[in-house]
Amino acid sequence: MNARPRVRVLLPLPLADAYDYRVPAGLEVVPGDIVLVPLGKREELGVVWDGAADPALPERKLRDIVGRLDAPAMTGSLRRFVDWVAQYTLSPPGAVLRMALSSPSALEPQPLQPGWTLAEPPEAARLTESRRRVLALLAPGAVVAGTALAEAAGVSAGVVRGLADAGFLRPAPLPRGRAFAYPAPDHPGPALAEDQRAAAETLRASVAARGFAVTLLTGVTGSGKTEVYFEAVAEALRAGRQALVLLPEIALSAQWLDRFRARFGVAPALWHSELTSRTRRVTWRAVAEGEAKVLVGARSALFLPFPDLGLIVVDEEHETAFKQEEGVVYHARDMAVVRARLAAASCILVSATPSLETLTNAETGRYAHVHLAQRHGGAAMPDVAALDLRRHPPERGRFLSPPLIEAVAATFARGEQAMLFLNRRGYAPMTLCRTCGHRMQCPNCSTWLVEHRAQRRLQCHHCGHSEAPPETCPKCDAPHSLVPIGPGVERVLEEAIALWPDARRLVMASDTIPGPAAAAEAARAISAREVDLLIGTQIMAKGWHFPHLTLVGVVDADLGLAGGDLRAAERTIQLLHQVAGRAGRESARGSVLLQSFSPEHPVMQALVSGDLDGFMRAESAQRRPGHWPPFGRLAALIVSSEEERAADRTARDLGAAAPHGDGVQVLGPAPAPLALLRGRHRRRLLLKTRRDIAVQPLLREWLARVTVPNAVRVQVDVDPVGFL
DNA sequence: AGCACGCCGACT
DNA sequence: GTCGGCGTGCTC
Repeated sequence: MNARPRVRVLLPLPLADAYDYRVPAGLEVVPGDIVLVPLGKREELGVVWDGAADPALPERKLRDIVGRLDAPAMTGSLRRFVDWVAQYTLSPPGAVLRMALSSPSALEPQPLQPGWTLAEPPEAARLTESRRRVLALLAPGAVVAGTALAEAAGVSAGVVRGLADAGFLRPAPLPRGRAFAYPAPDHPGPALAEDQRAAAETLRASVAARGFAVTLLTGVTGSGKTEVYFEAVAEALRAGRQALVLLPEIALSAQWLDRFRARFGVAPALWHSELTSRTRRVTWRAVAEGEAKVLVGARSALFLPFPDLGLIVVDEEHETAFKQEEGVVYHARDMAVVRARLAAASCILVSATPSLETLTNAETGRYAHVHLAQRHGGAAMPDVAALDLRRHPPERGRFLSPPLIEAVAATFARGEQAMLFLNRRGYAPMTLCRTCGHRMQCPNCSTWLVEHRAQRRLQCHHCGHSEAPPETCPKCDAPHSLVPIGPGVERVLEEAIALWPDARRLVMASDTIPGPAAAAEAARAISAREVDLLIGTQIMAKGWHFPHLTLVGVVDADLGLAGGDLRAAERTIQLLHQVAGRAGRESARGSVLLQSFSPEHPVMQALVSGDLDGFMRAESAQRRPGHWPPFGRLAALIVSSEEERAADRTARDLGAAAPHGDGVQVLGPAPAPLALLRGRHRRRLLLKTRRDIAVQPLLREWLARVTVPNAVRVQVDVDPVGFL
C-alpha cells in the first residue's frame, strides 16, 4: 500500500500540538484549509497547519482527513498570530485556535436563504383575495422571502404556504444581499479643527504606507480623538483594506456608533460576546470574505479572519478590560500590536491617559506619538479641586460633604446637570454586626457580600453567590444588629433623594444599564435634559459626551488607591481623569470635586494641577530602578485547588523549583489577592526579570520541573495587570 | 474539549 | 445481582 502524504492539522482543542493526518487520494490541501478530521469516535473541525508532519509517527496511528470545507481558508497571517499568541501566553495552540474559530456554524455550508418565485401562471378566478394580493407582488422571475412576502401583502405566512402547496409558488434561492453596507470614506462628516486635521494627516499617512507602524494618539478628553482616527479608518477604506476598532466595553458604545454613522453614513459591523449565533455567523463570514470593511468589537474581535487588515485601532488603550483573565490569558492591546505587525498593518493606540507601558514605548521611539492639546467647540478643561473630608466631613451616616452638596444645588439652580461618581455597585460594600463585629462574607470567595437593597439581597461580585439579608446575626444571633458599612451607588441615590427630592435622577451601573439598548436610551434621556442628576459607576466614565453636564462629584476618590497593587495609582488617575472629562464638554465651564481623605496624595495633586505628564514621569522614575514593568518583565503563576493543602503544597514545590540567576527573581508563594475565589484556594508566585530576559523559556523549564497533581491547576499569566 | 475505561454506592 | 457516580487518560 502506497503511503499517502501527511499534513499537520491543528484542532481547536487544548492539545499540546497539531495532529498529523493522511491526505486521501483525490484531495489536495494547503495550510489554512478548514478540514473535517476523525478524532477518536467523533469528527472535529481543524485547520491544516504549517510545518512538516512527524515522519516517526507510526502509520497505524494515522487516519484520513474526511474532507475540506467550503469555507474561506485561514490566512497565513492569522495562523502565525495564533502560534505567536500560544507561545507568548504558554497556551496550547489549539486553545488559541478555538478563539479564531469562534463561530463553528460559519464554517459549514451556508444555508441558502429560501425564497419563493412564481411557478404556475395564476388563474385569477380560483384565487382568494389574500392569495391574489401575494401573487400580485411577484413579477415573473422575482424571488422574495416568505416572511417579506406575507408582510408586504398583509397576509399570514399560511397564505404563502398554501400557495406553495397548491403549486403556484416554488422555492428558489434568494439573491444574497450584502450583510454590511460599505462605510463611505468620503461621506461628508463633521469638520475637523486645524490641530485635528494635522493629526489625522499623520495617521492617514501611516495607513497609506501599507506597512507595520504603531502610533500613540493622545489628547485631553473632548479633544476629538475619535474623529481624528476615523480619518485613518477612511484611509484604510480608500486603500481597499479592512479596519478593526477595539473598544473596552462594546455593549456601552451607543454614542460611539452614532459618531461612526455621522462620519461614514452607515453602521460598522459589530463583534462582542452577546451576539446571537446567527449574527455571529453572518458577521464572521462577512469578515472572512472581506465584505465587512470596518468592524468594531471587544477584544475577541482580534481573532476574526480578516483577509486584508490595514488598520487596528485600540481605543482607551489603558483600559484593563482589554486583559482577558480566563482561559488564554492575554492583553488585547499588546496582541493588537502583534496582529498588526503580522498583517503589515498600521496600529493606533488611543487614550487621554495612556498606560505607562505605551507611554514608554512612545518615548523610546518604538511608537510614533500624535497629541491633541485642546478641547473643541469652545469647551475648556474643567476646574478640578480636592475636597478634604477631614475638614468637611459629611453628616453621620452620609457620604456627601457640605461643599459638594452646595455645588450640586448650585448646578441645579443654573439649570445644568450634575454627576456623582462612585465606583461601587449596590447599597453598601459590607454588612457588619454591631453586637459581635461579624462581617457578612461570601462562602466561596474571600470577599465581603455587597448589599443590593433594591433586590433585598446580599451579593458576591465575584462568583454570583446571593443570599437574603438575615434577620439576626448568623454568628451571635443578635436581632436587628446588622448594619451597612460604606456607600455604594444605591446609598448615594438614597442620600440624593433626601437632599434633592425634586431632582430627576438616573443611576448608571452595569446592573441598571444591562445592554446597548439601555445605554442608548440613558444617553438620549441625558442629552434631552430629562435628567438632572446622574449617579453611577465607571460605566459612566468612558467616552460619553453629555453637553449639559457641568459638575462631577467623585464620592470616594481614594477608592482604588488602597492595596499593594503595582498600578493602583496609575489606574486611579486614569479613571478619575476620564470621569472628570465628562464635565463641561460644551461652552459652560465644568468643575470637578474630588472627595478625599488624603488630598495631598500625588494622584489628587496631579488631577488638581492637571499635570498628568508629571505624574507619569514620577511613576516611571519609581518603577525604573527596581525593574518593575515596563522596565522589567512580570509573569504570575496562580496555583488553585478546592483543597487548600494541595494548593499550598504545589505552591511550595513551585517555590522550591523556582528559576534563579542574574536579573531573575521569584516572589512568593503567597496567598493570591483573592485567596479564595469561586471555592478555589489560590496561591500566587511572581516571576520578575530584567527586560532583556524572555520569561517564556524560564516558565516552561520551571513548570516542567514540578509535577502538578490533578486536583491542582496552575495558570500562567504573562504580563499580569491588577490583582487576579 | 469529548468520550471512553474503570472501580465503589442505591436500585429495577 | 446491575445502573451509575465522575477520576484519569487518550485522541494523529
